[in-house]
Amino acid sequence: MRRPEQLPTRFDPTSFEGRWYEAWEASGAFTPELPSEKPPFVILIPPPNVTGKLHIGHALQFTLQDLVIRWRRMQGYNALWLPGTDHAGIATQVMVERELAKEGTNRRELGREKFLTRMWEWKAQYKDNISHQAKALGASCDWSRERFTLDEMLSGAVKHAFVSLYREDLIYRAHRLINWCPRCLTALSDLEVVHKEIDGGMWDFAYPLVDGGEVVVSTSRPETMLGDTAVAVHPEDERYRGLVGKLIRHPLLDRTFPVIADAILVDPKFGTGAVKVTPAHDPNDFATGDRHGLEKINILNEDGTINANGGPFAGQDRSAARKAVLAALAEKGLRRGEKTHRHAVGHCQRCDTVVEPYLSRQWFCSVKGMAGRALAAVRSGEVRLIPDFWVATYENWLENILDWCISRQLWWGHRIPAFYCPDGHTTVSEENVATCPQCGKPAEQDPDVLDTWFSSGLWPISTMGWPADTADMRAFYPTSLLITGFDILFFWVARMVMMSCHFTGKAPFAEVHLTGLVRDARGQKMSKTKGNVMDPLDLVHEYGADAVRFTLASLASPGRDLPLDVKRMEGYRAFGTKLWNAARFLQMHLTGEEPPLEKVATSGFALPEAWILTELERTTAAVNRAWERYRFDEGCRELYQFVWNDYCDWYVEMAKPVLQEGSENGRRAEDVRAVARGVLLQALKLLHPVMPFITEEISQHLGAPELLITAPYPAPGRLPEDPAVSALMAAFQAVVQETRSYRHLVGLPPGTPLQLCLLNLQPAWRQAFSGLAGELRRLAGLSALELDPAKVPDRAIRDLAGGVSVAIVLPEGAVGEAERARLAAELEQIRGELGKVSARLADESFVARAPEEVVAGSRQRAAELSHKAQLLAATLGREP
RNA sequence: AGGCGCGUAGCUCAGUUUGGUUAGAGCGCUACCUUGACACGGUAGAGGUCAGCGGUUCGAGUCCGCUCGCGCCUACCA
Repeated sequence: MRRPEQLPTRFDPTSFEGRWYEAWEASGAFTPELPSEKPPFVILIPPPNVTGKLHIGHALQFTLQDLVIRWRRMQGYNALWLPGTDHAGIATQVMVERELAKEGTNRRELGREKFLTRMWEWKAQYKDNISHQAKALGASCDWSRERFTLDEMLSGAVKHAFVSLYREDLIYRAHRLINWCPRCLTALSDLEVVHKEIDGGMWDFAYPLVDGGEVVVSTSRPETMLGDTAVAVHPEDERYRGLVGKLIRHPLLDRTFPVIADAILVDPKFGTGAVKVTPAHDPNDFATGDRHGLEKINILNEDGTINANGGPFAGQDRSAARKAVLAALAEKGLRRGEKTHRHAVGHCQRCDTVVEPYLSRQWFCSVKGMAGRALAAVRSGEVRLIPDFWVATYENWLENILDWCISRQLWWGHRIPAFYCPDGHTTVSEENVATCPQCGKPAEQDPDVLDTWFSSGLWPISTMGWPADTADMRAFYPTSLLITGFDILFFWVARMVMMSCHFTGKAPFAEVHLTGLVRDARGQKMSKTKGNVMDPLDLVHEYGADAVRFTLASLASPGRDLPLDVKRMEGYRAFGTKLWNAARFLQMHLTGEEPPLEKVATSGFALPEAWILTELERTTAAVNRAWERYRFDEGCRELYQFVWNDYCDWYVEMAKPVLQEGSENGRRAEDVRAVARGVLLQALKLLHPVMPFITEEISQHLGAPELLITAPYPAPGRLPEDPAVSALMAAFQAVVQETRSYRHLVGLPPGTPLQLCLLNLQPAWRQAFSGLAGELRRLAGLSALELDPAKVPDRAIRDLAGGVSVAIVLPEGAVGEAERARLAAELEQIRGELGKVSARLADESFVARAPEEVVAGSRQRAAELSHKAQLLAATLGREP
């Protein structure tokens, strides 16, 4: 074996991260075999939008996906993590439009073609940013399969899906009330409207009847009265019985409209019991209009200004028109009151403009049937949501789903494959249509594009080459796991299930892990305006990718948001340093001839070796279990504790007498070296999915025979695990800690040698402890270890540590009043506890009903407490 | 208006599914220590009526009911 190079004294992640990423990529480990005998494990990336840089939420998702894919790859799965990006229609278009606005121009001035050129330039820049950031985090994606939603292959899938759904009558075109953004000048789906609670107004005004008299209505949107075509009352409302059928004269416009009776729209107990009806600008009123054959008068232009139907108000912006209408009503003496009213107002998700219900001709997708299949997929367990409390939310949304408006009046996206001729024929086709097949006249393609989520919904299949029967589709579909944010459960996850099931009959993934939101240290949402955003790349530069990853994985408790505190990241960087230094220490003492762990004898070890192997076995099992349950926090905690508390604090300290001083004392130096190295190497393997860079670096420096990225992941059941060893070591640790504790409590200078006596040891332990005398001396700082009870001086402090009776001989006069008081307090506490335990044991129903082992445990506890009380009492010179 | 989640040490969180007697971690805090892996370190320590009330049980942080706070999602109440 070539003796590996020494690790540098200073731990500097930047010195090796880039090098290892290149090595992994060059090794081909990121690309799965095809064909392969191995079982597949596939993760599809939630494609980041090409709107900008990655944020910390992406870093979280990348970390978790990479953790799982590395773990599965090491376990021997044919692992594929398919990367890609999303064109993100409206979101990206808004970004570029902002840029154009700064240049004093806009997309209409530029024209469709030039604008799209700008869009592609933007995309190229941000796509590069995104893959660069992913690589900096260590993401082991298969870049040879990288996809973009507007790629030719994926666009083909989108066209095919659209045409198929159209032929199945699941896509249709209709003139309906949709959500309209007057800033983006496009229709939006219901999901793209963000409802915000706003303190608005509620205004009452009177409509004069043609025959005299009036009816008072309330509204939160006074300007819509310009489009009113009825006032509705409840048919059984006595107050208005005589009014039904009468005509109202519009006070600001030259037209009349009727009072109607409608039991569905009107709640007689609400407000005045009379409702103004604006069929073109309110969904309820729209339905009412249909029921009563009312005229639907659109009063808005696309940009939110009032159109010619608004008479004298035409040309005014809707907010100005609101004030003007109120003023005009006041002038005519028709205002009847005003109050503040808290209600939800819809805003455009991308530009925050108030959205209007707007009458418009759009394409819709009928999703009820697909929703039923998507519900079944989750209910049957074909798709598992993690955490499972999301199931209720998922079901609730799908059960109440309405048809989906899929056309957008944007330019950046998949153009709708529908072609129209002047005679009004519509041809829907995957191929471009130049002449109408029905009348032969020239046909033109629909200028609109599809909702970006339409293509996202196809991501699981379009990335694999569907509708073609491709090798990828056969090998990797359906996929195994999706890790994404809960905020796109409806937008994306549900739609992928619906569309993938519809087209393939199979759900697109077996499991969906929904992550929480990354927040700042105080739990605040990160936002540019608050100035508390953290750039993942900055964090990688400052703390190293491994620390960023370990922090995010540790915080990822299921279903909870992640409060990200840089203090925590500092702590995990320190963990990396600890690992680094432990490895450096080891390197100083290794010969380079150490056999691998599996070659070392597995029995006949002294306590330290037997114990650390037992702990390693326990940790190996726990970590595998944690990853299986996607308990990233638990796995990280296990690893942290094993490395720091078990390996560094205890094992390395106990190895020092052998490694540094050559005092073997029943332990063979070559065993110690092999175990110390082998255990660390296995810990590095276990840790590799979370901290790929440092583990690879150290592992290679310790002469590992292969790259960790493709090394087999340690499985439980291969190392000896001995409960007797654990118990003995626990006792050993307790004795050491008790001794140290006394020295501190009494205020002796550190390192003051003490004499320790161990009394009444069972024979096996007596032998073990005498074998460990050197380790005990060193760790507890003893001048002498005495195992003969007869030689214990009377003045020794007696106590029970981990089940072992100890007597600690402190220097003459060291035990002052303060210490006596502390011991007395402890004695009181023990007596109190003993009282409780005894009472429980005296309770017949407890003894009769509690399981045997619980009762036995209580008995043992009582015995221990009573023994401890005796020892303390003896120390204090009192009766127990 | 419905639905979901949360409330555990100064701070941020595990533990609650499957009840078991002594509730854990990290950070912060206190004291001591620059000892040949590591001060991004070591050793020892302080710190908790598990939001509140009631119930079930031999036994409740854990199960049930109610109350109070906080957060989020869905929704066409004029």
